[in-house]
Amino acid sequence: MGTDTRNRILAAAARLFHERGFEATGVATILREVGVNSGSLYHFFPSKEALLVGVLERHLESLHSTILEPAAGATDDPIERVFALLGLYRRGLVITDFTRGCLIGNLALEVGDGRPHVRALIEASFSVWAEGVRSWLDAAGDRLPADLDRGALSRFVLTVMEGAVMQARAAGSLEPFDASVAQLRSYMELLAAQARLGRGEAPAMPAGRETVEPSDEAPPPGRSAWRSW
Amino acid sequence: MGTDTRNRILAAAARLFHERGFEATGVATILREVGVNSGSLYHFFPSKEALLVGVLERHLESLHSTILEPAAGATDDPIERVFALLGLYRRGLVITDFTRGCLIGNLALEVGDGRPHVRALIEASFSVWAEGVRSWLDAAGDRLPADLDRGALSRFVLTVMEGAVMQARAAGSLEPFDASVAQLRSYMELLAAQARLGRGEAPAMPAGRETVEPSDEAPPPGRSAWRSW
DNA sequence: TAGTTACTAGAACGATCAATCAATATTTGT
DNA sequence: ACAAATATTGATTGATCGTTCTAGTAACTA
Repeated sequence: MGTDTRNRILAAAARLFHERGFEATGVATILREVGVNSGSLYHFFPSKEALLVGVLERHLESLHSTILEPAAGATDDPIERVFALLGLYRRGLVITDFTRGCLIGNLALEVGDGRPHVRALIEASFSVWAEGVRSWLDAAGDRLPADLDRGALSRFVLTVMEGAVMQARAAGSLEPFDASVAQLRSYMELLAAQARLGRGEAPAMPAGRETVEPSDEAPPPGRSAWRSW
Repeated sequence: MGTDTRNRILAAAARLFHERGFEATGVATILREVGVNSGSLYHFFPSKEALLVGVLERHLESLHSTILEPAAGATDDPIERVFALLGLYRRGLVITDFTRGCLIGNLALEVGDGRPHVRALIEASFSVWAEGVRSWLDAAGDRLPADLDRGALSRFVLTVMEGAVMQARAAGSLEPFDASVAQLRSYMELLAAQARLGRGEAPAMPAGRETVEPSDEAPPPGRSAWRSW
């Protein structure tokens, strides 16, 4: 069935683009991986760039089901969902031995200007991702300061994730990732303390940053295979 | 003189790798740009990858003089030096019309495993960069909490810079960059407030995050041309 | 001045690149 | 069962890839 071939091409292309990058992945490699000939690929996609667009559209469509919903399913606490989301990327780094990171982040830095259609899809993925985080921040209600710009903070979470993944890959270690996430947690705890102060509650600041080490290995439930983000 | 040719090759390669990426830059393009033949290039560099190593070594050597010292020269306030540093990258985004971002960040995501020599140089650049920030944080003395992990915070500043540059490039806009930097400023102000509290001073929390807009255009002095970071 | 080294010119190499196309097979609709 | 649409094959295209090689020039050493 044609649709099946198309999907297999998209899946292989997504994995290879993720792992090696767009330029470094040859069409021949994709064809070999899928076990199909060039005519088939060019029947569905008029060019390699169109294939990239297909990969990004597919990623955008599945962002909720493969990333945001799993993170939301990990806990009911809206703020902890943010860190569950970061935990997904952390696990991805471990499972892939730091070879992939974030597909969208990789492509964002690889495809510069030119290819405006591609860049628009990358930005769209970023927006959907951040909007998901924003919905959790909104759900946190008065646990965060009333005057906090929740949109900006959700974008900041994305900023931290991408920067942390980048450093972890460069170092081949979780240490920079965990350190960055710990800083983000510290920030959000300070915001929560500020919110309590604003509500006239106990003025206690959170205790010192005791660097909560994430439970290494044996990640929570849902040990699903590493997917495409 | 041979050294001059070598330098011109390195300069052109650095700019092209920065702008288009390593894989997307052909050796022929570099040769055309420098106005030299392949024999010259391969006289100095045994391979394209060795040329990349040369670019990274050169970048690492000049990190202090081209980035850290200019940021330190912008202000005497150690904490403001952090934001002056971020301002340099902000200006770079504008000057290059979002076509480059951070060379090291770009390469960090492009060259995965394999090429361990390259990855080590990337990590070295990250370390030097963060160490520079850490020296400023140390100089801030008791304006930051005594128990703060200044090494982790300096890494966090790098995390925020890289993530913010990535989003700005994807969006083709300074907005995500400015928003992320504003969040970082908010975090550091909360840390400063916590430090004051720890010293038994006025318990006042910083005012609401009024989103200080950075002075657009007309950047401070030293309008040096956009270099290689 | 002869010899050696450092550097550059430029053609050429095989490999791989993305992409094309006519021919063939398969599925679908009637 | 037949025709039309869809899907796939696989050889082939010209361009470009990184790299090699020989020849030759320039600069320093003895």
